[in-house]
Amino acid sequence: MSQEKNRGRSKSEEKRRLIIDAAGDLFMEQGYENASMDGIAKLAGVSKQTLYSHFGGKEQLFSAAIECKCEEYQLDSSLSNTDNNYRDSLQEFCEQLARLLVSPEALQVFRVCVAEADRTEVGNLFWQAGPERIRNQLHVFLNKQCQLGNLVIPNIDQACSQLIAMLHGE
Amino acid sequence: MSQEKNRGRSKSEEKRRLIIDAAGDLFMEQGYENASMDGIAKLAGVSKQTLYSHFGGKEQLFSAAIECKCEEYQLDSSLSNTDNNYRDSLQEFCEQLARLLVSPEALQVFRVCVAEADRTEVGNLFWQAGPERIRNQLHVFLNKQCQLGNLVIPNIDQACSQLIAMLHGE
DNA sequence: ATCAGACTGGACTGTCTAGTCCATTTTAGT
DNA sequence: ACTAAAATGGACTAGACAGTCCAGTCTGAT
Repeated sequence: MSQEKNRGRSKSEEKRRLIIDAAGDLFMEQGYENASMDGIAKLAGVSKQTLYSHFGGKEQLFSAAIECKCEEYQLDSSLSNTDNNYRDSLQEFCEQLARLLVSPEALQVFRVCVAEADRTEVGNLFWQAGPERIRNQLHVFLNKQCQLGNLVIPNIDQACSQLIAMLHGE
Repeated sequence: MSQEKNRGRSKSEEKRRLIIDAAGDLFMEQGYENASMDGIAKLAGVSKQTLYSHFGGKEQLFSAAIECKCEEYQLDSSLSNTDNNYRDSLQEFCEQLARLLVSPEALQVFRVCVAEADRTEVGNLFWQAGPERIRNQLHVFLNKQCQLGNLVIPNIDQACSQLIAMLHGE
């Protein structure tokens, strides 16, 4: 049937991007229910058929769009940078995260995901691709600093929670 | 036409409650879009007509249901109690709020409201009837304690934010 | 030139739902 | 008992939307 995903620069890859982008925009703007497949197809400048042949249906398209958004908003990991002073790394991490947490776009992704959280698997998908991954970065970093003797933290999990909560609050 | 809203204990009042309760349950369980007026009418044990004569339409019913939920979850204000030691009052407030913040029902209200936040006025409605009111209680309390000399807080707004953020985090 | 797979566009089906209409029944105040 | 408001229930309209189907076009590889 379908060969293993078009070699190099086939037409498909182009359309796929167009569709995901359009879907991302519309889903974020109108939510899952209110965004129609016709609307997405139109915005992407693509026929409805193409939508359905690239992604199987609305839910799958939605998942793909969310996954993509989460990657977009990933922090470039200042925490894995070992050159800097650990304080600098940590501060940069905090600043990046704080910026992310108040950015209207990221907030919108959050909203839409929360809305669909218990009707589909999107809740888990989003959580793992987004917040969970960031929290892990922080956890690994703090752990390393403790082993290096730079920090003394009795309960690292708790420390992660507290730091992130503080950034939320601000 | 309609006299000024049934005096005392008319049938209407009963139905109104049935409807609001059913609407609350269904909206919270399925979200705004997925809950149908037919479904609500059925669950309330009431005809669809009655729905439409009590509330004008779906949006208005939704607003009414949200407002009602917010009242349900209001903290009984331990902060206005001046008998206790202020530390006790504050601690009780924190415990109540922490309990509220992790209760599945309240979380559900939050979800559904966030989902609809920028399609309707429900966002504001919820915010004012819920989080904003609680925050105000805290603000007033801290202010009073400062004037009494029990506490010294340079920036009360910030203190409110931090305390609430901490409770969220936990 | 031929052929296959990607794409198009538009028609079509089936389903769901908000909201309306209306004839009939129930309820409550006088 | 009489009356008017409140409620019922079921049929109906009108629009939206997911998903399918299909006839035909475009494009690139052989």
